[in-house]
Amino acid sequence: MGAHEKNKKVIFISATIKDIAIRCGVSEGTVDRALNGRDGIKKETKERILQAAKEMGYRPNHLASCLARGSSKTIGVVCAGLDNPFFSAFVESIERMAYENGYYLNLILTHGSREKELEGIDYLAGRQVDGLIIIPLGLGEEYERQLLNLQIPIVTVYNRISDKFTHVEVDGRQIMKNAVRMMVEKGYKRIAYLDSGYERSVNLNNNRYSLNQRRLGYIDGVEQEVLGEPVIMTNYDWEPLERFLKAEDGKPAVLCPFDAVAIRVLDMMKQHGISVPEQVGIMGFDNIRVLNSISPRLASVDCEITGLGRKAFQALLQIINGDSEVREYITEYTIIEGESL
Amino acid sequence: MGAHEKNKKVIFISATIKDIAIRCGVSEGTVDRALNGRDGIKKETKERILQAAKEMGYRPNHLASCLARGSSKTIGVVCAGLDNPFFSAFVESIERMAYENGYYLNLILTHGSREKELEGIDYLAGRQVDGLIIIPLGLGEEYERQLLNLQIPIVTVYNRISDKFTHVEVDGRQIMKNAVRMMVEKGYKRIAYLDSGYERSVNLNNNRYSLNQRRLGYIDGVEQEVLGEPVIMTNYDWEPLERFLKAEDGKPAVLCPFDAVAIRVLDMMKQHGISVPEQVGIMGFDNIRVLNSISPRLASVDCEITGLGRKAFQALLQIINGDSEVREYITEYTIIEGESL
DNA sequence: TTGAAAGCGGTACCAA
DNA sequence: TTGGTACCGCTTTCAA
Repeated sequence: MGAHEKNKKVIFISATIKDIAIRCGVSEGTVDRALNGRDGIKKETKERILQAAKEMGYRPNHLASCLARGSSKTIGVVCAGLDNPFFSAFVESIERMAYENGYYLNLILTHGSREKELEGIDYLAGRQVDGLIIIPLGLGEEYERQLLNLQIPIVTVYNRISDKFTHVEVDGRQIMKNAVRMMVEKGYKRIAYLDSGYERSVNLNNNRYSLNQRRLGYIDGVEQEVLGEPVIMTNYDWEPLERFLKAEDGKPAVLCPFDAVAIRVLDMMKQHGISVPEQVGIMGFDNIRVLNSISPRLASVDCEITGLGRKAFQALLQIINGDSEVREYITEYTIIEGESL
Repeated sequence: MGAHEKNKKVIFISATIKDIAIRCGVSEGTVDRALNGRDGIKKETKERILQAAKEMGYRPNHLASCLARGSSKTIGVVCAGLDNPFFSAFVESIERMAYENGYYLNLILTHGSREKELEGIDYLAGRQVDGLIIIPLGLGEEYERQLLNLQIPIVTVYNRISDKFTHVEVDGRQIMKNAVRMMVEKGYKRIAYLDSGYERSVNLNNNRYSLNQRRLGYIDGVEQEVLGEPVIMTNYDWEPLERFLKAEDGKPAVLCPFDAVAIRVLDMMKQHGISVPEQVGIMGFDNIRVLNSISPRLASVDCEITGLGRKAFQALLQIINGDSEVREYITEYTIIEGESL
């Protein structure tokens, strides 16, 4: 223990196992046995060492122990950002699971950039994380190969890459189809879909499996309910939306791939003096918490993000513990009818 | 490179510097020079090594390099949770700064538990993080000593611990005082303060420096504007709130220590058919993004969370780079008048 | 320009 | 029950 000279700056370093060993007149191995509760050590020796460790303010160096053991008890989480409450709830639930299981989190935010995603993943692999939970932006064979090369347990969430990776999602396609049916049952005759974010995703050539599934579900629903041609908008322009509303051939509604879009649509309606749900129905997806504070209460789909995060972590843990089977999990959901339909 | 036997499980391990050295018939030191752009190496040798590294799929082991260098290029971030959009925006801005400066993030969520906070900090110290950014729950001499013992650069945010730590905050006291003045100028005669979360914080004996400052600012303001006794409520009971509203001796308003409270109050008003701002004014704090989607647009205080995160990171970097001066930073803010006053 | 070797702090195995 | 020691993969210094 003590002050080491380094670059002319004095840096204090915590006591090491060797320091303790010297002070107690035992070997490093013995100190290790005491500190880490391994057996084959006399009670008194152990107590003496523990006491010394405490006095010297010993703090284990995880880097060193990880290096020696080849496992870091850390998992890497990669997602786009935390601004979307869905992501933050997701990360939070994983953090909680990890903590409960003695793991820690290394978080990488990609801000929608595939390049940063790969860099981040590479970095995490280099940090010897025991596993990776990714909401992937990337896709394609090259990307798949890169991930596979890592030789690290990986669980993908939401955006599926291929059947080579254990995957967790909600069945967006089925859900959207059901949503359309429900809306029709509630009397809506025309349903538009506002697929905001889709174009950007296409431009960046990002993985949009999940977006696609939801969109396909909408199309499935429209077909099944014989509503005519799907009406898909991709931005917040008021004109086309207004045209759609004014068409006067049956009660209209707008279905959205996630809540942020629905909130924005609701706001547009308010600004143009269109009342919800009297003049138009709106439905979102994810049931983010803030919906509880907005009137009218938006219809949405509760995917139990916490459960989804838990599932993802459990699946990862299973792989880490040696299960080499690739599995796909579909998590539960509940449709929230709210007051906007 | 290759497969090592370990616990009867075959684990593939990426090529190491030694593997490359052997394959190229050079020493490990030379490989290091090539890989890390150090000088004193012939161009051809370098190219040959780089080529081999690529072919062998070399991926540096950060743990090992951190251990050897004694620095991890990682900073630890400790905060309560991500459910509050304020926190998630804060973490996100730090992540961004970190990334731009070649650092990575180790995130610990405390979920309001002081115990978990200490555990987390200890863990991060053990991971040899280069520095810590904390929104502390802890307080007191014992806690201060524990942090100091870490001998790690630390920046506290929002909740101040003592003058021993570099600290970043917005001046909640001054801001709240100004807010009260502004409200009075807008014609409000009676202003209540809904200090939700305060009692819980007292019970857990958590650091509530920031909450206190805001509350004190409110009291300062009430005194300065001669509004009589401060009216402080600590939960969402409707009765006392209703009594306050009905007192009929001047236009009432409710000031809240953060937006989540203001949103909730707005919702209560809506449910009881009280119109905002006609019958009561409401003001929050933090200007979280979702306010843009809620009507009426709540008055709030924009603390530029991003700037706050940036400042915190810069301050930390300065300490990491050897500045031993303790500094305190007050960041900018803007009062958003919104439509709720 | 390169090689050799001694660390970094812990872990794990074998011998005593 | 203990000690001794060879790693883990990378960095750094000193010599050649």
